[in-house]
Amino acid sequence: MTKGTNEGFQFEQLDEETLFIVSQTFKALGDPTRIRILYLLSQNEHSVNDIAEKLSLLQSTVSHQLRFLKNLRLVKYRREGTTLYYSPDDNHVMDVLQQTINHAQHH
Amino acid sequence: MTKGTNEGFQFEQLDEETLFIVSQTFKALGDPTRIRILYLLSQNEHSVNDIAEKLSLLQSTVSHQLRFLKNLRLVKYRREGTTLYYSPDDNHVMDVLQQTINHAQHH
DNA sequence: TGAACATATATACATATTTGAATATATACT
DNA sequence: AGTATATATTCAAATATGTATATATGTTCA
Repeated sequence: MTKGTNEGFQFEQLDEETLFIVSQTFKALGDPTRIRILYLLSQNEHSVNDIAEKLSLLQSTVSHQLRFLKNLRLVKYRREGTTLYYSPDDNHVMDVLQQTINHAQHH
Repeated sequence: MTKGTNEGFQFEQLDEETLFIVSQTFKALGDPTRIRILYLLSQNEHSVNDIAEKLSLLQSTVSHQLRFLKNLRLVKYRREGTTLYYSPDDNHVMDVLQQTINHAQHH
């Protein structure tokens, strides 16, 4: 609560940190390229080049977006030689994505 | 399917329309101002001026964002004289928002 | 060590988004 | 009609975002 005195019912306000996390999370899901990447990863782990090939994107673009997703801990990777295999790292967000895809598809 | 011949397992691709709807939906939730508005509306219907006051926003800003949300059918309104009372109009999206807020708050 | 490969980063640029100020529209009331 | 109130719209400015090109970093293996 930011105000010292309240009269009657007081609406709950979202604190700054929650607001930031939530908006960042949705921002991550608010771009078609990142959705395609996450959706692909939801089916199987993929290397950066694999993603670029399958989705017809530049390697640079994929790497860029993966960094974005990695910063939010939405994806993780394991290394095998020079290759990085990316996979989802946040079940809740993947659930939300899948739910919303289903919702959109069933009109 | 973009390629003519496939070997082995084929990943499902998201069709353009689904991709558009899903990304638009998340884009709507990807802005702190719109989250605050939706969160306020989730607790009770509010007029434009009420929203502006409670969230310390300009009337113009609120109206802009409400139009955005209205276009996506995330909010609706009822009129009472010259006053428009806005409220949520998409249970699924409100669920997703609430879920993600909870998730963010519980660390 | 150096070549080959996979990934990451930097820069630049175009586009999209958000906000704010001013103005317009709509409704109610006298 | 005119006035007051609530909301919407228009337009400009600042900011954020996404992508392409080029370059750099890092890893493996001969």
